[in-house]
Amino acid sequence: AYEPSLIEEKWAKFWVEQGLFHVSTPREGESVGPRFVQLLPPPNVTGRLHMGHMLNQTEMDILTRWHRMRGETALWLPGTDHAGIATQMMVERQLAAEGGPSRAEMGREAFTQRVWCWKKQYGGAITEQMRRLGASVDWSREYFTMDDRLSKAVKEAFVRLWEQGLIYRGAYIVNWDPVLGTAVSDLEVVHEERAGKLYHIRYPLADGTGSIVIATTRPETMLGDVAVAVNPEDERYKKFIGKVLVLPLVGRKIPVIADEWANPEFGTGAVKVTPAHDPNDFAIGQRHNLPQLSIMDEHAKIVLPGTPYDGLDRFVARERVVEDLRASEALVDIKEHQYAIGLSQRTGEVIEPRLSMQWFIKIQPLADKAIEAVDKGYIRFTPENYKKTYDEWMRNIHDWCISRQLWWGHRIPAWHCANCHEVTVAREAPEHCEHCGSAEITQDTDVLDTWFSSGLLPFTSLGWDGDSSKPTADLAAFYPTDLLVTGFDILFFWVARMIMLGCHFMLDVPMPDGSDRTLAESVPFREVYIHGLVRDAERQKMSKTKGNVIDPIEVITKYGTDAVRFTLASQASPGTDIAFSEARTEGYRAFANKIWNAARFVQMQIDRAREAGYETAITLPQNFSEAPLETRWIVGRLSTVAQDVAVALENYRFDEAANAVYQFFWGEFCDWYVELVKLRLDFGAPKNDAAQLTLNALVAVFDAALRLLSPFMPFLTEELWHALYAAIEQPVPATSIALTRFPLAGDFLKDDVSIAAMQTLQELIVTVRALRKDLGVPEKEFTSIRLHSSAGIAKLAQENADMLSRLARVSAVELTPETFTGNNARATAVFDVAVPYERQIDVAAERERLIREIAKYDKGLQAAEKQLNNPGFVAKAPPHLVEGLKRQAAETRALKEKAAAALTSLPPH
RNA sequence: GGGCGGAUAGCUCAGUUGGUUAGAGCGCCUGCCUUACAAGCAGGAUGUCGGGGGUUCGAGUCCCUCUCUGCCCACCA
Repeated sequence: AYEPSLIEEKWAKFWVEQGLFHVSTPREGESVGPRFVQLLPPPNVTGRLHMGHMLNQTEMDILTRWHRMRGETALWLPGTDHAGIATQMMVERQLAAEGGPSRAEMGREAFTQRVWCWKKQYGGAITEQMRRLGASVDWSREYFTMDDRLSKAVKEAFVRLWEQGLIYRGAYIVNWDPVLGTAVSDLEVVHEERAGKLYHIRYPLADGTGSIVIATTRPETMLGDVAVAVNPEDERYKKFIGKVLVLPLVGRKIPVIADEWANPEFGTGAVKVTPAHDPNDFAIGQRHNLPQLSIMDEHAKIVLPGTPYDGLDRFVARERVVEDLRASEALVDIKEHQYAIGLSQRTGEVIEPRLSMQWFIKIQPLADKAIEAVDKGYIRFTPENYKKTYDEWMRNIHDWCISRQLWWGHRIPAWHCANCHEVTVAREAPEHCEHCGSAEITQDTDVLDTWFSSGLLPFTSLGWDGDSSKPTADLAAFYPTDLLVTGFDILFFWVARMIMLGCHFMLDVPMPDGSDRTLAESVPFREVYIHGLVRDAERQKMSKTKGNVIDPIEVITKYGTDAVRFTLASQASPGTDIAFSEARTEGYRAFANKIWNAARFVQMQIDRAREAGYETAITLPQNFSEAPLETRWIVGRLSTVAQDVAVALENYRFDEAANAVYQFFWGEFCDWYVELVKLRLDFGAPKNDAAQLTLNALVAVFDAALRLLSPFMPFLTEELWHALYAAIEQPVPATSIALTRFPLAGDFLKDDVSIAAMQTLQELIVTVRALRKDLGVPEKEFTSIRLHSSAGIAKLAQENADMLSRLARVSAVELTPETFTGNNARATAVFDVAVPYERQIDVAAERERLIREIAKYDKGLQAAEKQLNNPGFVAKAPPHLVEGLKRQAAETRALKEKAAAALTSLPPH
């Protein structure tokens, strides 16, 4: 049996060592011709390969190999992402596990050194895993997002945006992760429905004439309240506007203000205003010029020296505040309240809206172009509905907070002046403040959001250097890339950002001929294919907590890469998730085994031929016009399948493509062609021309089949292809099957007459087999058949008696002019076939079978007649349909009558 | 609160712009070691296409509605 582990490693290594998938940079003026360029969604350098990667890379690889085999310049750019937060967390955990110094104790310099060490030592793990998948990427172009070259490009991009006024720095409310101690973007916050409480708290008027009750979900933030807002239209509160309240527990005097934001329907209609701890309150504060009072530090501990709350964690403080409010009778009520809470995607910690100094990208100008690019069809989404999702998001976009209070990442190229407190943004570390000339400047300590650098990849990976006078050679040749294949989970994180940044930066880079670049030519990719999620066999999302995660490397080890790739491909169609079950993979391992054994069969025939003195130095391609029927048939099928696969792949129907080659190879090549070929391969003396011709054809068809399969199963086909050429003692036409031509429909003779003839023979054979099975006749007692049919079919059957003999196991065909029925006969639309056989059969079973058959015909007949009796159908339906239905109804009627006759001829039970 | 998707055989899924009697793989049943392959060969069974209504000569496919079920987005205290 086939043992994938024995060959896969060998070829994976071979492909990399030979640099087989390397695409060189064209010289100036040199055309690359048709090209297919893809950027690999870079896995995190800390990552381990998961099923999502494998699906993504399998799809990309199938397409890349296919395009390459069509003679296109197929460039697939690999790389890894430095993944700021994830990597920093991982190394911190490692330090903790070792009992070493903490990050803070080490200091920035030593810590980042440590991360680099980690990266050098382990960072290649995921790309090593990729090699096992057979991903035909250009390894010579592998990048890491913190490489010097890319870091320089990131800096360049930042400085430009700054110069263009598209980056600003300011104190705003951001999503703060108190565990990591950094800001995160809106996208990095996940919302979760929680059962919480709505606290009603009474704030008395300073003049003692009354009070207002406010409602809040976060009572601890009252410590930072600076006002209470009511809706100006709210009759209940009109009289309070402008008055002063005394903040309970704190005693601070705060005004009652009127603001539209206060919703009379919600809570009590009065809302406390805490500008430093809530985005809405922040906005209110801006409108009313209120002070911003921060009451928490970067770990969400209360900072209010001299109060009992100082130093308390926010949740502890909440309880304490509620307790104290209750004691002072300010607490009016606590209501159950369902609300959505923001959690940090990374740590799961409750996000604290926090006022802090951050860097932002003014996103609207970028979004406008990104919207236009998709609107005008410069970028197309598959499935199409993602266009709408994209559009919705893009049209409701907020400025992007790009600064992170981390150490691992691209440090922001900005320097702060201790003297004038102005900022100097520069490509190279400046000596002096550009505003006051002071030398007392220090670099900003923040790093950039990881997605900022990955958003630049479509052009930075191709060597973009910010030069606005001409593109680099790679950019000129390979930008825009053709396709991006990715999961929907990073549609906004990554895809949308690439579109915005690509359209923005590349618009400034002229075309290779010096002309201005249009928006259509600035897009980072022309198409986006978004695939589904790989789920477990029960359709559950894979997750560590559920413990249902399938490790691709494990299943690869068990079943072989080709089988796993095929499993994924066979289920991959736009808009559908994949339920990954090992049972299915077992099936495709069997398929690989089938291919392996078919190759053994071919090999054996070549060996036999050689021993018998036949020609085995077979040259390819072969001409099939003189070949026997079955060869002309299989070659015609090859043509059709080649076409079907091409159409399927054009439309990202990996499932259809995979199923087409599977069905062809197993259901037609193995089940029929190989069996029929056995009839011809008689290498006796004197020399048998048919045998020679068939051997040549067998080799040629098998060669084509391997090429057809190779994008899906690169390892196995590579092995067998080399072995095939060795067997026929021919030099391989290329270093690898991956560099040969993919079969095209036009490569093969498509002889419709032979195809139809084969179909009839197949039908006859299947009918005879079923008849024998139904009758329960042992093979040796069933050696001849009677056939009633048209002269053409009769002739076909006689001419191909050897096929019938071999595949239907009957040696004699007796032709009869009469139609017949009976329990030893079967009827199809074009022939009746019977076996002269008198032994007692299972009458009851036969009766049941006939009744079922008649019922089936009846159902069909009724449906057909209903339509034919409908004047509307006859009048309005296309004539060919009406004719077809009439013909079919007649056939069905005839078949039904025969079955009915057979039923009455059954002996009574 | 907004938006998107799914419901077809026991399971996982296909089913083009509506068009003849709805398919595949796995599983299931039966018989076979037929010298490439038992990870195999041959044969077989299996569906009120989620419910209801509508458009049409014709609906799994288009429209409405209901039920169930995923997912994404969201600054209402």
